[in-house]
Amino acid sequence: MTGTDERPTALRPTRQRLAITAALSDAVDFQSAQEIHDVLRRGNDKVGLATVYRTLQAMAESGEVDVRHGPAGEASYRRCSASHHHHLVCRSCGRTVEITGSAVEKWAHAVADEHGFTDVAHTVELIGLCADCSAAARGN
Amino acid sequence: MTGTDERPTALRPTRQRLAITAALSDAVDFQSAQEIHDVLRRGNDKVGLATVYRTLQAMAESGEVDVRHGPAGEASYRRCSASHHHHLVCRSCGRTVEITGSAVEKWAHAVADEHGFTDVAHTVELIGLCADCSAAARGN
DNA sequence: CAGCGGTTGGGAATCACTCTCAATTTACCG
DNA sequence: CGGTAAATTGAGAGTGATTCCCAACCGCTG
Repeated sequence: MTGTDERPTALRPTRQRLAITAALSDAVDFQSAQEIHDVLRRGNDKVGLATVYRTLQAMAESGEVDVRHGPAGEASYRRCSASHHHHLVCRSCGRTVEITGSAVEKWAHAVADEHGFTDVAHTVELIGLCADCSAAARGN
Repeated sequence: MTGTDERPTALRPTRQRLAITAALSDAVDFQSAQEIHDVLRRGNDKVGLATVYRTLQAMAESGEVDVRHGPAGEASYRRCSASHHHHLVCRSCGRTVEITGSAVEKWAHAVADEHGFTDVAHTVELIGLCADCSAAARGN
């Protein structure tokens, strides 16, 4: 209790932590925590499942990764720019496009303001059929 | 296979089904499947948990109810107007406001179009602190 | 009324995730 | 450079939600 340091965020760059970050950088698509754990297991770095979850959660909170919740309740993570953005996902092939839209941001703020809400965050997800899949579906 | 009726939706209005609908109509807020099951149990209608899940899922697909996924992966259901809309939720007290915004709808369509996507649906959720909770938090 | 099929329900099974706690690792001090 | 305290790890049990299985059931139709 010497009070030399009272920083609440004391995350250490351990080997496990780095391995998870690497695994995330490797993949382009969303991966579930379990998948990441699996990949890590196959590699040289043995990381506990609990650690994967912990790390992923921390990264999600600090905005380093995106989180998406599937219908079954399983969370998928994906490394992305720290800047705020949304996704356009193809419901057939899973292709994902990162999009930004200041229009929505403004709208969200306006609506929140109108109802007296403060400190508002928002989630937007667009789901449809990409050009290729649309064509395939039509031909079918 | 007499071809007298080929409607794919052959849902029978059974007592269980009606009970679930009633329970949904009763509540104003989101309820988890388990909560609904619990309420039904307390009442006169004994309904199996599996049935509740099945029915809720069917209703969600037909758009009769809204589904929301909590961080723990538990789905919450709420009866709502069939018309498309979104929610503004207080992260502290859970208060929910139903909102509509043609601005977002247009934006979503524009963005989807721009990327060649078709048949696009979208999900928008605003999470913040309602007026009351904001005040409380400030005073704290 | 009889028969057919959609429907039900209890409980086991599955799945994703969290918790606990001792052992290990890391950062930092002298 | 070695020591110490605190952060971190990991294995497995525990939790909670949801699905599966399958035989009994019930509403609808003839």
